[in-house]
Amino acid sequence: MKRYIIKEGSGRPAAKPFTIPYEAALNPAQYDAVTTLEGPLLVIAGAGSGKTRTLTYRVARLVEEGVPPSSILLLTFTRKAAQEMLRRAAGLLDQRCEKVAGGTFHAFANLVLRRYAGQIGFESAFNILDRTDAEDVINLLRTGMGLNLKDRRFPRKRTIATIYSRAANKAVLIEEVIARDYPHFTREIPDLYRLHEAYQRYKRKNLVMDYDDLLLYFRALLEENAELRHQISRTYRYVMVDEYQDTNKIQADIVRLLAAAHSNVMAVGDDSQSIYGFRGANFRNIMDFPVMFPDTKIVKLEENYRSTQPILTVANEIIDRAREKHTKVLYTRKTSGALPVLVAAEDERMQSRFVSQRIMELREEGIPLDEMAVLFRSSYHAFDLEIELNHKGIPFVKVGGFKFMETAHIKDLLAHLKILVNLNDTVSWHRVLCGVEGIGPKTAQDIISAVTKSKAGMKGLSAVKPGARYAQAFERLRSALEDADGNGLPVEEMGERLLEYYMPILKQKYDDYPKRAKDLSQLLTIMDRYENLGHFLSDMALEPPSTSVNDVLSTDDRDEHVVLSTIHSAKGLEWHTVFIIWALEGRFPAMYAARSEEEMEEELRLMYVAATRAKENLYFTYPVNVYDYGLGTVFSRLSRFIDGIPEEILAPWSLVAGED
DNA sequence: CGGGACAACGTTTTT
DNA sequence: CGTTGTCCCG
Repeated sequence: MKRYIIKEGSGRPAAKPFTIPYEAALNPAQYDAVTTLEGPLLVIAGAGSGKTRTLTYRVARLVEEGVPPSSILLLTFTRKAAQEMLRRAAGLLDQRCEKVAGGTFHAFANLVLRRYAGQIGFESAFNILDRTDAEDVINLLRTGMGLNLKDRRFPRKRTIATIYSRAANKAVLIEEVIARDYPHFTREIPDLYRLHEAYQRYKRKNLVMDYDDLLLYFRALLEENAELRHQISRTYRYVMVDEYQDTNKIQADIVRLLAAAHSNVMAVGDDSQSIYGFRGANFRNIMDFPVMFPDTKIVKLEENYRSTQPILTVANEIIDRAREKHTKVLYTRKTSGALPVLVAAEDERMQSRFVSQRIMELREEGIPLDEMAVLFRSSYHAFDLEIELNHKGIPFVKVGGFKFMETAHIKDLLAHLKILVNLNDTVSWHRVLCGVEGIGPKTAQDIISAVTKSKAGMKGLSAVKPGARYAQAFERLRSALEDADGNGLPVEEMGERLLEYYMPILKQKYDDYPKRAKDLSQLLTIMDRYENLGHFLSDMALEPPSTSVNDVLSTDDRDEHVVLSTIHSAKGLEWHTVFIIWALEGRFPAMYAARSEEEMEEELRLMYVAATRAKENLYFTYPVNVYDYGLGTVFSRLSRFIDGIPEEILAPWSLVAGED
């Protein structure tokens, strides 16, 4: 096999002039990473150390060296991150950079699997089960197996899905997950295994994959088919992986296999910022990278360009408390700046008021709203603040937590579309049929069997003899589906037909249907951008619109707004001013984290990630009095991650009551 | 068998 | 607080 080795004097035109001034634009470590193009490379990139910049320049460099963009693969945590980097690279160099293949592991796996599904006994028209779909399947199967009889305390569908997914992502046995995290379900292990087998069978038979399957099948494809592995590996001769600390075992395997033909892999990550352990991510992947690729060159980026020294000092103080020692020390040249502040508010209302007032004051001082963010551990922590911001008329977007795509009405409409792509998608059928007045689980099951048996595709619906109670409604469904299914309508039009059908159901089901109807027409606008229904559906599963319903409605991206975000969704981002709310025991760290030391360590890293998002101003706030369901109002305790930080580096503020 | 009404539960982060 | 499970009536 032909090998490409690009070295000084290897036949390439030497001393090629570059249009981009790499050396001037980058610090020595960054420059080193950007110009090391061949062989395994591990970049340990501290928070704010110009990781994105480095990746961006490296893409540009590769392209400028003459590497075809289509042979570069950039794996990132979100598609947005990849697009942003490629857009910037294109800005540095030219449009060619936009042609680089980029996206998430899941999206890339999806892409490859669509093409080679046949190799693993699948068809390429598989549908993707999102988390709730997967739970629905499990629920259906569980009921079918009689595992929900009431004398048992069998885990809920959500728990079951979590157990299966954790086992897959951590590459351990189901019984190990149960022993570790759910010992009280030990006696259900045999049934959980039986159910798991049924679940696997179901997915295969009905041509659906859940998120984990995408990775597992992709890995299997690469592992078992040497020829294909080399073909793919040769196609993507330069692989870059961002956020490597948040990859799991399966993803690490995939990286190894993708690099089989060339070992040109660059992994970028920061062990202090590993926050996806619950998803099977293991920051030790970073340490293992040099083991996986023995000739790995390691570059550390330790100069922070984002934050002032006072902010960095507090951040370092936080991460210093980690049990696991980390690989680098950050420093900055921005030596001056305001001290981070710790604000004790009387209660949640006061906390919200403080944040919103401070936002308005800073706005007065000329800080744009989009340079401010409020971060929190869990989505619901922001509810009260959302009310307050609405009240004061401060525009905001909320990122993370509640999913637009997971609202019932969106899922309903998508289910109708999914069966157009994959008739075997029983859960979607189930959802669609149960929406028909007069059809319940039992009748739905009968109809699905009849359609499947007829083997006539959508026409099989005509073979069903509906009961009198629901005949009329059923006929409406039948004609809508056949209409939408019929000869090559544009994607958006299929949606329109089905929405027309669904609208009366929506009105009947929900009192707030006007709002939901707006969501659905919003969805149609998104559909309009697609030529292929399957693409639309997999995108909705893999890269759904990330913001909440309210925001999807206001499409003015240019409007200035404060960002409210979970810390997980704030990864990689930065703002002039950052508020971290609910910095108290039980919330942050979350109560559940007390279960194990690893989880507590991850909470600590989460706090570190939050703090290092700030460029100039950093506020920690917490309410002193907290309302607890059972106990009424109780005193809170400051988060252990913040408690004990000296006043010289974290200024305590007390709030003075004033008029609102 | 479908569907509505009510009780109970547990409550994170995301592809 | 909203979802999930259960019960009972039509």
